[in-house]
Amino acid sequence: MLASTVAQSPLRSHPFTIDDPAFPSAAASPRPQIVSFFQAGAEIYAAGDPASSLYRVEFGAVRVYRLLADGRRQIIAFHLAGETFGFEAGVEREFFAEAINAIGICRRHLSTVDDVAPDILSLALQSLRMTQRYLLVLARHSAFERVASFLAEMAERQGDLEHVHLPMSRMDIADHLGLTIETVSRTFTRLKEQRLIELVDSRDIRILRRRALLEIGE
Amino acid sequence: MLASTVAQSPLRSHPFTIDDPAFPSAAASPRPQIVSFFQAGAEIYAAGDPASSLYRVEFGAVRVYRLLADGRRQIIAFHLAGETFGFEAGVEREFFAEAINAIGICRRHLSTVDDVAPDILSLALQSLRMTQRYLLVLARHSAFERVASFLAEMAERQGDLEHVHLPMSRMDIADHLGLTIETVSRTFTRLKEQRLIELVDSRDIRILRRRALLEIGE
DNA sequence: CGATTTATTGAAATAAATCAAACATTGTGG
DNA sequence: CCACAATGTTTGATTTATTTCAATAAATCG
Repeated sequence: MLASTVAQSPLRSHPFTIDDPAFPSAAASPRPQIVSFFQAGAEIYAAGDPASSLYRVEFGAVRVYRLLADGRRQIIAFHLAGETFGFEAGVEREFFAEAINAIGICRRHLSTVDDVAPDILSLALQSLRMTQRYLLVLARHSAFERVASFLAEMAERQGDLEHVHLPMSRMDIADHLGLTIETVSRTFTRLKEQRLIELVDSRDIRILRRRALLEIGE
Repeated sequence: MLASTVAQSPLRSHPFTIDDPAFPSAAASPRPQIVSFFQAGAEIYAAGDPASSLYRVEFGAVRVYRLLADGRRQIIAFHLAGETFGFEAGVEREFFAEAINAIGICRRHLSTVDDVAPDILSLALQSLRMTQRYLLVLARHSAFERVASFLAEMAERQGDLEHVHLPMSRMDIADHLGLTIETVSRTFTRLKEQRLIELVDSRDIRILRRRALLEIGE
């Protein structure tokens, strides 16, 4: 029941920002949007920070996690381009957020409660639902089922149902699914042997039988 | 990785209600409160029902669960006297709620959004936090740790740190902690052997070393 | 009281973790 | 460009925790 200890501490980097109306998301918005860039491994926020902003991923991928007393790490969620993250239950952050690869994100300050209240509620509901869905996977599924549903979901979120690129390492996946890296790796191999997927390389996966994958993951 | 199938279908009972100002919770409230009574096993709401009310438990205990495609059951939460439940992400219920024993509950209608909005948000946040806490237990804890933290939490919620009464069966506990009834039972025995708890009877537990119990449950 | 459900215990099977090593990929400095 | 470290991934052998199957014991109910 032990898991990975976190190897490298996140870099405290100084992201640079742009305010470019030609940038798609900036142009689409009524107000100008500031995009911040972070390099792989950079910390976006840490547990204990005030939870005063939300973030939208413009490109790249983010992991949100918590550290346990014994050094184990639980990755609560991965966030891909187009997704908003940073919503938390309290005024202080309980989780850490890090760039998995080079990313660009838009910050949105939660200044006035009145201004954003309906928005916040809908985000809270969305977070709740995502968490409940994730709960189901962890509570009741085998390693095989967890990995299958993870891949199916990643494909869905990336918009390409046949090919998935995994920006995160096996260790990240393991810490998300409550497994070890060895089990994750063996499960990929099993999925490959059963002709459900193909490994282009370790991070690029071709989904051969999506239907079957979905059914395995419940 | 299989679990209990649900044996008995819940009773569709016809609860009777009172509106008694002498009833503690009714007296404390500015508006008169209606208390509904349900017998053990009675269904309070079902998946698919409109999620238009919240409930406060006056006495007794409630289980909230979902059923999986293969008949497995996941109990998301138990609710004891004084606690409010019934908050859901969507307009339709995803979960079932049942009386574990004889209960009394107060329903509160979520009629006008404006009226209760700040309230709803705080409940959403509370639900989110509870779910995240529960997530941690399921994702990263052994059977021993799960049962230990479950008992410690139940004691805390009942307000008596030395003695816990468990209104729910071993199967309920198993379906909540993602274990089998046999493992739950064996874990109680192990906790007893290690002099952390004592079994007055199978549903009444004396906590001998609370501190240790909490530390095991992280 | 007998009958049925609920809880405990035991033995065997299994899934996943752990320990250990090989293999692949990437980047670095010579 | 190669040798080589460093990192990430896969595979193998063994151990361990938990489930499954099976039986007994205890509690509850009519």
